[in-house]
Amino acid sequence: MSKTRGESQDDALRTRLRSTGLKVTPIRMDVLDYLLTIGQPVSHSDVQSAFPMLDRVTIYRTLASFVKSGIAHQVQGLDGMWHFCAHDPNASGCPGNHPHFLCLSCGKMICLLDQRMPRVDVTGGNVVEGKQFVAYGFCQECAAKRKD
Amino acid sequence: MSKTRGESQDDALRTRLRSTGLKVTPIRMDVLDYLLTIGQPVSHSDVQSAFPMLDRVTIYRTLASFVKSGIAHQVQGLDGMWHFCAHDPNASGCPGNHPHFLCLSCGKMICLLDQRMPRVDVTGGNVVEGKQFVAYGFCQECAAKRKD
DNA sequence: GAAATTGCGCAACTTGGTTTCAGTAAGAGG
DNA sequence: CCTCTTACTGAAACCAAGTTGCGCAATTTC
Repeated sequence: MSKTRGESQDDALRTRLRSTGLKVTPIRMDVLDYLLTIGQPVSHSDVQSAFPMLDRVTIYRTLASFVKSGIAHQVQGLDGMWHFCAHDPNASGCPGNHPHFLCLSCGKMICLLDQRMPRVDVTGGNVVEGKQFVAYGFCQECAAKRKD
Repeated sequence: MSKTRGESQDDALRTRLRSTGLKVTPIRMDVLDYLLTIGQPVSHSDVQSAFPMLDRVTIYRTLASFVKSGIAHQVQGLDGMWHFCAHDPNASGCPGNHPHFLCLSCGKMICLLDQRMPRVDVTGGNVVEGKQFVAYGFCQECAAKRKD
């Protein structure tokens, strides 16, 4: 597919996929490369825009396989859509356990890696498995545009 | 429609609706009564189940009118669906600015009214308009069922 | 009680996401 | 290098959440 990557980058991607038990395919290479390059949670439609030739279902399945194998995590925005983020295995807080910021205007999501997930006291026998914290508003670019 | 409410309750609902500028209709009375009775965020489909004779679109619009007029607030669950909660105008934290708990098994949502919304530092010129905090897991009933 | 306004039901449409199934490519073993 | 098993991929159909447009009916206001 895309020939814009170098040999060493290809090797890194290949190794990363293989280490999780996933088969190495050109599509997975490309999508993983895309996720890592963006570095922020992207929606399915973002991926679709980046790879218009790919089937919708294939993208869904590719992203799902990443999440299942632990290569990526998913967060949901206020728009109701899942956003996927691949993370360097050595990165600090990126198994997904951190707050996110969502731009209401352009839909861009940003991982707030430096922020701790706040704790919460849930009473009455309810068991907490995890939590999701999304701050929303306007990103730098969109905030600037709205001032005009 | 339903004749299960008393006259005084009807009056309270009527006053509440009229005070926000909304027209008083039987449907709005019923749905508002339902929301207030449940007291926790419910999804559109919950309302639909409670009032099967109502048109889907009417329910969407009714709920939207409540949110717009401030009678209710909406939160999104991890299931991607909006949950609506009407609140007593005198209640403490219920304009929606509090964390929520979502049961992954039965989909029930619970307002954590006693918890403060955690603050978050968003850097880089991004403007925060609001935030949403959802803890998820299993509610008391579902947690008990899973132990079996 | 009539006019202007708003709410309601219906149908059609959009979009995110899933399922099924047949064909094809990846990787293990010879 | 070949082939066999396994899995990935693409196409079509499907489902559910949510929205839009329009004619009709109900509520308010005068």
